[in-house]
Amino acid sequence: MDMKEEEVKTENSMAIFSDEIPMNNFSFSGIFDMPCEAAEKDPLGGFMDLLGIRHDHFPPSHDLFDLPSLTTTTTTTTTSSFSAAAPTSIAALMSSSMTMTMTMPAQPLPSPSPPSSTVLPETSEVLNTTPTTPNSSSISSSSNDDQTKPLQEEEGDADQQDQEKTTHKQLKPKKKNQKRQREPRFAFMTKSEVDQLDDGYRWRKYGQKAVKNSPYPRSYYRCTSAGCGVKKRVERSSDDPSIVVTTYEGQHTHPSPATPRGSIGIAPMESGGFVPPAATSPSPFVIPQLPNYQQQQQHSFIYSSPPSLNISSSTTGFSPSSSSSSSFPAFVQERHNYNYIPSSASLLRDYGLLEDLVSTQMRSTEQRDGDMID
DNA sequence: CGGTTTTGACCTGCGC
DNA sequence: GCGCAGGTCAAAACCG
Repeated sequence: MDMKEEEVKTENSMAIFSDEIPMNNFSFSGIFDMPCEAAEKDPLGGFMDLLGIRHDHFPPSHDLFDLPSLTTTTTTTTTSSFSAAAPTSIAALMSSSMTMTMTMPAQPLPSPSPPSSTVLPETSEVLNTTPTTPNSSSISSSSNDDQTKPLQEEEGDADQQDQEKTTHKQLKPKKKNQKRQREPRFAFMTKSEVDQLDDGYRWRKYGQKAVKNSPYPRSYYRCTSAGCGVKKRVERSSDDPSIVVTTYEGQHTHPSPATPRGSIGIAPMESGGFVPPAATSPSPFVIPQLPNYQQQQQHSFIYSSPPSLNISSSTTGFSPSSSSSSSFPAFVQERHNYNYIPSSASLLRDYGLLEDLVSTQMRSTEQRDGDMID
């Protein structure tokens, strides 16, 4: 269906910012992949969706930066290089979610990334090259997967041949020209002894692959909840085996089955977001599926976001023991020691997926903005 | 027995 | 076109 393809072309874009915020012993940066539409119309909105922040929990993005009621436990000096409102909003969001005061430069610093307004179309094309979602129709169908379903149904003939080629396996019909719409992504690094972090959701492992240039395999998980197509990938850093890189993709269409105290509850959002499972949550800020850590885990986060957004931050005196006004700090503070990762860039060399997602921004000079998500 | 993990095969995209 | 690497499928094995 051509229409579908066009939808993919026009509706997708990625917004990425790379942000490393060293905070005493806490490093945080990551990657987000967000729908173009959301990014353009309401960058923060999309971003918030991604983060699982409900719009109705928060003022419009352009107002965010002026949020006066943020609980400030730390003073953060932020040097930001970005353009347009989106980064600003995101920066505000970040500072807000981390309950830090962010000082923004009056003049945006020269950004290695083009302004978001010009980047978005590019990234949109790039994303358009992503493969078709290979979700099996036999399994759950997320909202995004629905997009590909009709296509799969229509291509019976051609795919029958493919299926016949396979022996007993019922391989899923796929349309060659159909580009897969990639779900919003959220990647972060954790310093942990265990690969599987408890983030409140239930995951089923559906695959494991060896990663090039890494002795550690990458595991693929899918949310076990029916109708939820959220996936996550977990791999261990080859450079530092103690670091686990977790990448979430998609949005939950359900509340967290288990929202233990301190864990992050995530619920579906329309554009790649995760929201608190219960409306009773007083806090609008929820970092998507950040794990409910277990003992002996030490974490550092690579926290990313939209491509056109490039924010570098430095923080002093950050104390993870912040207030309940922010889920993220709450999450951060949860009975864990966070090791500062001296240089995220140095850690981003051979992380396979992580490298795809993060390193380009971290390296900042390369112009693989579009590639990094793909 | 139902759910999860393992694992080899298969598919797809991309670079050469 | 080919090979590689990433991603997914699904049967079998495993586990509580």
